[in-house]
Amino acid sequence: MGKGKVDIRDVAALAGVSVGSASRVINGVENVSPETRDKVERAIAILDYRPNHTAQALRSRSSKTIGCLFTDVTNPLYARLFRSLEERLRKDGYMLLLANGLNDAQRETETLALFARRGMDGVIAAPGNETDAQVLAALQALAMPVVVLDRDIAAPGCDALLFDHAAGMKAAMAELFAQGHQRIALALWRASSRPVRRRIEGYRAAYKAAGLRAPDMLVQAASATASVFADVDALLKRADRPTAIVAQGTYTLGSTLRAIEANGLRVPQDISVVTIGDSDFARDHSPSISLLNVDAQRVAEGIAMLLHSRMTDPGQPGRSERVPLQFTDRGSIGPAPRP
Amino acid sequence: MGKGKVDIRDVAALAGVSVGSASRVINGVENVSPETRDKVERAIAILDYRPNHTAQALRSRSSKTIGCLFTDVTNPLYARLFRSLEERLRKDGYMLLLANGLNDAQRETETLALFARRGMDGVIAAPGNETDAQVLAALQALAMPVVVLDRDIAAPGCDALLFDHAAGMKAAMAELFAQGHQRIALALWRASSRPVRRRIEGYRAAYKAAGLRAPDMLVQAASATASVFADVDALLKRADRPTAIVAQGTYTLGSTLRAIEANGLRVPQDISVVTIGDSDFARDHSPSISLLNVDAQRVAEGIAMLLHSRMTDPGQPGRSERVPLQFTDRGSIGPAPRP
DNA sequence: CTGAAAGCGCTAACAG
DNA sequence: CTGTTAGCGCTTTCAG
Repeated sequence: MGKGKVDIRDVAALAGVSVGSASRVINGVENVSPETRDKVERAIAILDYRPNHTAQALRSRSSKTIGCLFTDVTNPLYARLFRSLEERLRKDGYMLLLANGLNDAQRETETLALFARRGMDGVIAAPGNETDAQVLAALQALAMPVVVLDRDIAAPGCDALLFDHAAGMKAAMAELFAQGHQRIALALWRASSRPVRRRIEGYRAAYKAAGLRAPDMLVQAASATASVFADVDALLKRADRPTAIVAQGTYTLGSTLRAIEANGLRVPQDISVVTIGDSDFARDHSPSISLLNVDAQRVAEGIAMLLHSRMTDPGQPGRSERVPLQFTDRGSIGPAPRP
Repeated sequence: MGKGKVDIRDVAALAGVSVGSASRVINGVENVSPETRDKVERAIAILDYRPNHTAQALRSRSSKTIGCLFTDVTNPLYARLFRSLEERLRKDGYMLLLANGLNDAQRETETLALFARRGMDGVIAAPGNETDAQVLAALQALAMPVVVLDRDIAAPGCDALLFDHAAGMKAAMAELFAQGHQRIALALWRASSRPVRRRIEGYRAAYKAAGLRAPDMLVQAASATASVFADVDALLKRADRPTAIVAQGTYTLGSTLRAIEANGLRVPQDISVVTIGDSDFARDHSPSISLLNVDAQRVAEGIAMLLHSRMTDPGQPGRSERVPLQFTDRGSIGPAPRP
């Protein structure tokens, strides 16, 4: 038979009950007699009835949909997060609307407004720009629960899930210090985004905590996809070249490794390497590159918790949840070479 | 003022017109006098009115939403496609619901049913399994336009957008033949998915078309993320080792390059390399690896076209659109070495 | 060109 | 526990 032609009234009629009772059964409400439930369920089965989600959403004021605004799904981190989020939220009956912000404030503002118009039950946002007034205003204007993802945005009533970059960085540095490394380079890109800022902070804090002076070995690529080959190459040609290097992101890591190779150095005998972020390329490398990254499932769990908590108590003050960065040793680090 | 509190009746009241007229203005219907339009627009601006999308969807039977069922967004190809699709469909006012199939037939079936219940205006599906009866049935059962993405699924009334793997493969092979290569290896993974099948077909067809016998140089990894190091290594140690190799996917390419390196061979002097798929790692490699891949924008354009075409004429027979694989020479191929 | 009225399909009061 | 009824906010006939 045709699609969507059968509605709740047909079900009620066939079951010989009122639409109200049919609705109760469909929604698993408590106060329904077993017989009624049975009759309705039978009718549903016979008619192959599927509730119209749009009508449910309009009437119940709940779309069972979460809007995700990520900078770019093409970034493996967001792709992994999305997958975990979908997995987690699907359990609660939610589906996800996904939109890329692409570092375009206007686009992000529009997207947030659309989420509002579409009555999302919640919004998860990682805008590219943390300070754009329009974006901040759009975020504030949202009436539904909002979780800001790893951005330093203090919007009253907004919850945030933050990655603990600094602590992760310090942990990785501690590993390297323990192996006798003192000249550790850090390669990432030039941006004022929270991840970059926090990692540099952690890097410096680690030196300070170790009672050492941070060397002048910070390399910042022009963009996330730019090469740091030249800068790292120059670093490696110095007399006091680094004995270890921490590289954030696939491109940075790739060009770092090429520079190492070009200088005839071996990993980890001559230089230790740690990467931050996604593991695809890093894991497949030889040797496999030790890694600092975030557990997507844990992030999803944290977001689900924040969302749920605010749904049940909308008035509570903004919370922020922290997820650690995990260090995985995979054989690309070794003792610092003797001078 | 509060969110969503102002509705179309408030607008109509303030504008001094009927709800019907307000609606006409909102929807840009033709037959509206300039004055009415003006009054309504003014009222909208004053009240900061935003139409409730859910109510619009229920009444107009159009959700302005497209459901995407991809195998896994973590796959860079799908991530890129999603981005292009969002970009393209956003122009027409659509937002995208994204779900990962994860090669789980039941999950895919459920997702398609949910798309139906939620009244998607269209569905774009790339199921992991092309032959699962449940999935096929769920696909057929959809009342809205469906575009199957690069899968050999012949569902009556379903349109398909297919990548022309075989032709692309032949083009790449032609490049290699032209440089004198005769022993060309192909490394990919073991799967019966359309992409893998078609590429092997193209590989064999290219040899046939060149009047050559295909050598026994087909390497199939256990999975897309498994290493082909051992197999390629063995191949390279043969007296009649390949002078060129085509590798599909980042992992396959990575382990192929390592095997080449381990055998002391240089690219492209000793061996030429072509990769298929995403370019992230390949582009950053030294030398940059020549590539065979699909233009995501073109794919998005094709899908939008198929969707639009079927929306305007639902009765038309199933169509399939082909998108070529483009070959990009980037310096990892050279003349076949003299024996 | 505009207003009035009738729902889209469903849930949530509210009586009973 | 169940039936009845009133809408959710909007679009779309249908008259005028």
